[in-house]
Amino acid sequence: MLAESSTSTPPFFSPGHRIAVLLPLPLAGAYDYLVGDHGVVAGDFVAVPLGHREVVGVVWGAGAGDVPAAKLRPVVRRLEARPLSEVTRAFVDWVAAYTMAPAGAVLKMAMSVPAALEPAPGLTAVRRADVSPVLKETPARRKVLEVVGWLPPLSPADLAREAGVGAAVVKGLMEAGALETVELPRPPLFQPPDLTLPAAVLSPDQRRAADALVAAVGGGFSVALIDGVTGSGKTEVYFEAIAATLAKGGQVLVLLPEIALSAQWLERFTRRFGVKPAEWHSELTDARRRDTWRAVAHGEARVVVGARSALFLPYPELGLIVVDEEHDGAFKQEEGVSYHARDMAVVRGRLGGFPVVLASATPSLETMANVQGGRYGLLHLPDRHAGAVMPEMNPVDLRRHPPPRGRWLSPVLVQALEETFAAGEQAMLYLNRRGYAPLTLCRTCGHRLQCPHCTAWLVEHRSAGRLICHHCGYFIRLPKKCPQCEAEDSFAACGPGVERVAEEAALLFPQARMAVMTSDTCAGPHAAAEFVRRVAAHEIDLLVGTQIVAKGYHFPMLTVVGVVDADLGLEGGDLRAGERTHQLLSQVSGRAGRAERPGRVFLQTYQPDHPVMRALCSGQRDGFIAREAEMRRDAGMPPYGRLAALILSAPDMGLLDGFATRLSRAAPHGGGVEVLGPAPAPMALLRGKHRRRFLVKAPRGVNLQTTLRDWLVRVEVPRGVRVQVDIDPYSFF
DNA sequence: AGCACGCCGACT
DNA sequence: GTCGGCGTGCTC
Repeated sequence: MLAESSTSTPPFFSPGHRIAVLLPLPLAGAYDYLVGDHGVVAGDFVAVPLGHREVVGVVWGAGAGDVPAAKLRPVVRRLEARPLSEVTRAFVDWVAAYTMAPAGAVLKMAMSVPAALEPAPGLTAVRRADVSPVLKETPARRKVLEVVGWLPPLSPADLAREAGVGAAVVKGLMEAGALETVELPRPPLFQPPDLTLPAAVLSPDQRRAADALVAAVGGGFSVALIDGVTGSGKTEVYFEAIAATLAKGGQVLVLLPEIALSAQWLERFTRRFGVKPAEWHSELTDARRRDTWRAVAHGEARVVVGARSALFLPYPELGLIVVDEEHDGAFKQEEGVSYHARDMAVVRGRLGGFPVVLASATPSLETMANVQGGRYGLLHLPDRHAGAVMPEMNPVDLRRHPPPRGRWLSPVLVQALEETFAAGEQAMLYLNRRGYAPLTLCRTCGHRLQCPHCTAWLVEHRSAGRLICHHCGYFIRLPKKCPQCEAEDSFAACGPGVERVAEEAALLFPQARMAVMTSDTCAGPHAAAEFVRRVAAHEIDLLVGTQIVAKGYHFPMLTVVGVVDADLGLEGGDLRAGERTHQLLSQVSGRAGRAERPGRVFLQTYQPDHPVMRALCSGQRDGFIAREAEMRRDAGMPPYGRLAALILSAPDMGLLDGFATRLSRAAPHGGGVEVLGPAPAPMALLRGKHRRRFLVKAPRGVNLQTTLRDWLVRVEVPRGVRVQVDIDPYSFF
């Protein structure tokens, strides 16, 4: 029924045969081994000897045979874990080929919890022993033995609680042999979603979109974009596709850009399906991670909501992937294996033969190009649901309405905030800059405090009493004397961060209850959930925050959003600067006035005529996207051309530049391929390593991977230099 | 990724 | 004379 629940039996390899085993290590390929005494199938997890240690890998297929037979060593054992499905294996191979990462490095992401491969130990419970030994009777012991007679086997702790005695009594009885232990199967961690609960009442537009998605479920691979403004009810629409997939026996994966901030999403899911989904993100404890991995592998977890790494869980029956906020840059992994989770979700859907749903209020140009090319379907949700109106957008020209010296809030915005608080409503100030001030310099000599390991200023975090490098985490206390001219107390903080904006707001509105929400003050889902609760309960009047506050929260009493620096992020000539700023600012604007109360948004800018500001203030999103798309097309840039970055890094700058020059001489040309560089990479010095970057631009028809591989084999990489390939790079800083 | 093997400084 | 620093190279 669902394509990924493949019924074909995987290839079997009998004892003595040569097989390829892929190890979760960055080796060039799979290694050959001999099957041991018991035979294995493709996908089996096996422990194999590697040098002096033992490593668990996955049977990838028949051995390649290019290694002398004398070198082959036998598989040590086959693990009990569910074999990795053929689709998952094909996915690992595909991602490796596309990202140019070793397949083992990709497999490692799919084997992120080694402990999950061992069978889950049962629960230890106790019951009355068949033969009761002679033992000293005490009232507590009598009580336990009485209770244990009419209860099912319980854990020792539960039995002690039921009997109202201490744990030592039960322990004593176990040692005396009056109680015996039994292994009970572990109760399931996740309950099946309740499909009998009523769906939300949908508007005609939502109904049409939901019907289209439901019709696609079970019908093989397809991709659909739900394009709808904040509050148009995208979630309710894809919930119906989830329900339909679950009804057909498929598992569902929902990817969110920031799972740590998903408290409200989880609440909505639980209301619709009666149970919590399995969560997958970096905050999970080891035990939770292990149990969740097993539950996914056994098909017990029917719905997983997670960050991009959830894409590599071992689903046996995946039947739908939803990528919410598909435009979000957080889906792009830049470290290690660099991949875009949205694009790889589409690949997994194609390999598994099931639908993929993308959702956004500000779709990426990539996705729009796919819609226009007819590759992705489009489901448009034009209106804010339940009659709420779009917020009123006000550009605030900082040249005409500047804040007082040393302040950052324009009188126009201050007045709006005053009105908001007077009306008993809530406001939000958005500035995508953590800390107090992004730059600290000496007033006497002009020296700027910089990170010794990175090309970056140290950012003052006044609340923490530190200057911190946002790239490597290096920090110092604010020095008394300037390290260059030794002048005392001569430092000046330049520019605002959220802490400084909060300080100004506290001065202007001493009566307002305020909270600062950034990744510093809000680490993990619990802290985020607590912020959300306090704002929703109106314990907060003014929320000051970074990008973190832009995500899909819904606060009915929040009616004013002030963007402190709308121009931030437009500088620097980044390919996606305009697109990204437009997405972020429209997302943060969507926080204003979602219930019956109309919202107002104030964009403080020095460039009110910039296309991004015009698009935001006039609501002409599609015109803006079309214009950006045209510029990209003219420049041969993604999504109309292909782009890859080659990052070279080394502690030794001379060695690095020598290698970069040699690479440059061997650079490919012709066929429309263009190589730019080498240039100092956006972070020319990062964590003590110098970095250089090449950009490779090619027309869509060119195989970038082949081009890059042919180039790289022509130049020997010196020891100590690292070469990283980033296909479809995102961040240029 | 680990882990051993290698070849040069401060200890019993 | 040895213990041990981490550079470099291999693992089917």
